Amino acid sequence: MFLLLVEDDLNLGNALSRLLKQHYRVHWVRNLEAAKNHFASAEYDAILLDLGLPDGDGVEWLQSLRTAGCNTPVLIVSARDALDDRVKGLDTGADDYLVKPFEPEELLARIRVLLRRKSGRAQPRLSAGNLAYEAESRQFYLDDKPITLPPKEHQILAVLMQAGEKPVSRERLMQQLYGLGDGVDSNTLEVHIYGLRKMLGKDRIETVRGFGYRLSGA
Amino acid sequence: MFLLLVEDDLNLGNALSRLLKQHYRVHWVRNLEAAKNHFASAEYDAILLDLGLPDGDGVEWLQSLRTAGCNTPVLIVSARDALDDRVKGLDTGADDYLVKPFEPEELLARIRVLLRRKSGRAQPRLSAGNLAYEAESRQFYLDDKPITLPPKEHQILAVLMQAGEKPVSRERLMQQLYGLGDGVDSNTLEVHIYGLRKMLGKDRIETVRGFGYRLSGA
DNA sequence: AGGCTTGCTTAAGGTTGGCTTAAGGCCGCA
DNA sequence: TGCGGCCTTAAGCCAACCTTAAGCAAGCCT
Repeated sequence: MFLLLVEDDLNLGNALSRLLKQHYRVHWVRNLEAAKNHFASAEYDAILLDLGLPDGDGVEWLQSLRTAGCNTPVLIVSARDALDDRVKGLDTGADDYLVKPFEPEELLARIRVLLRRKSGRAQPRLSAGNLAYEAESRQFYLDDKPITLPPKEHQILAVLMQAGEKPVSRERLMQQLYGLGDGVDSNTLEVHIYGLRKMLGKDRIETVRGFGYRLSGA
Repeated sequence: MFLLLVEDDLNLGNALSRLLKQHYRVHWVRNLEAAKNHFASAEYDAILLDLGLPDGDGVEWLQSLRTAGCNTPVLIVSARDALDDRVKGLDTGADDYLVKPFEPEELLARIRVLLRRKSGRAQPRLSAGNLAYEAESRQFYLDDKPITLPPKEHQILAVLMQAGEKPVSRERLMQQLYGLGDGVDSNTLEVHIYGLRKMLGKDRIETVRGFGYRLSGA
């Protein structure tokens, strides 16, 4: 984890820098100019931004970052405690706003919140060979191209992908399609599987005779 | 946007509820029990959580939510101002911690931060192709020309834009329009969609059969 | 091998989800 | 009180989707 600390006050900067270094890698800069340079040349996981800087306003920089599409988490740390300042800072794109003086522990906790988001946000994306599934967006990809499937086939494939390489029983699949309601006595499942195979390629779904089906990774 | 407000104090709850309703759809509940029920039956975009509740501790509920893998943004709003409480709240999984009493404007700003992040860093201005939406002014633009939509269509389109390219389920949309009230058995949604398409162009809203709708970027 | 079972492949209805209209009711506003 | 938006209901229609059914291929037994 790598933080950029932008703080012009020598004492506070020193203290913060030392505090943060117990937990993260930190670059400390004392003006906007330096902040911009550092930011351009490294990838930070979060930025701690003071507002009253010698060579410009931190909020304006933040503004430009956001406009440029950068969404690195930013925590504003400022002595400006007016409501207006806080609201403006947050609305400009800051993720948090901490008013000086603050307790070190709280700063650390709030940094943890920002970093947690960043890492925990990874979209759960299942994949098997040239196939992938993004649960969040309900989207399948085949060779990285999004594909759409009819509802039933969609359900079936989702279950299979969830199971990874493990075989899934017919019952399980039927249940997925029709709920617990007594088993429909028909070959629908097979027909859907056929449809899937036609879409994905013949060998992506193996049949496990007498049991069910499984996805083959290769 | 849909918020769950968990606050047992009658006066404060009322005031907050009114405040928030100027900007979002809000459910206000007064204890954990009700919170759990509501949470199970609806999809909220964020939760405002008081800690001192009559039937248990809000932090514990938060804990269990996070353990269960839910990552709905949570803003703790509490009278407990001890450092320990704040750190514990944040470390348990809260995204922000606001100490009572607070300024309404700040609460709103912090809520905006949470919601902004949720939608993959939705700027104040969302856009998709020739379509744009300015959340602040509740204004849509088509080819950069401001357009006005009837209330229901406005809501639908707003939800779709928040979701970006992801499909949104019918249920989610119906909920947006009518709240939890048991499913209205009708085709209103489809009629509204039809209206939208007539306004925006036929292909801007794709239907995901058996599921819902999604905005198409191109 | 021969018979038996399980699963594959097709094409033809049947069903349903969603689209499109038009008409009626509600509400706010002049 | 009438007018104009807007929302809902209802009905007909189309296409996508699901199921059925029947014949065929491939495993699996004795």
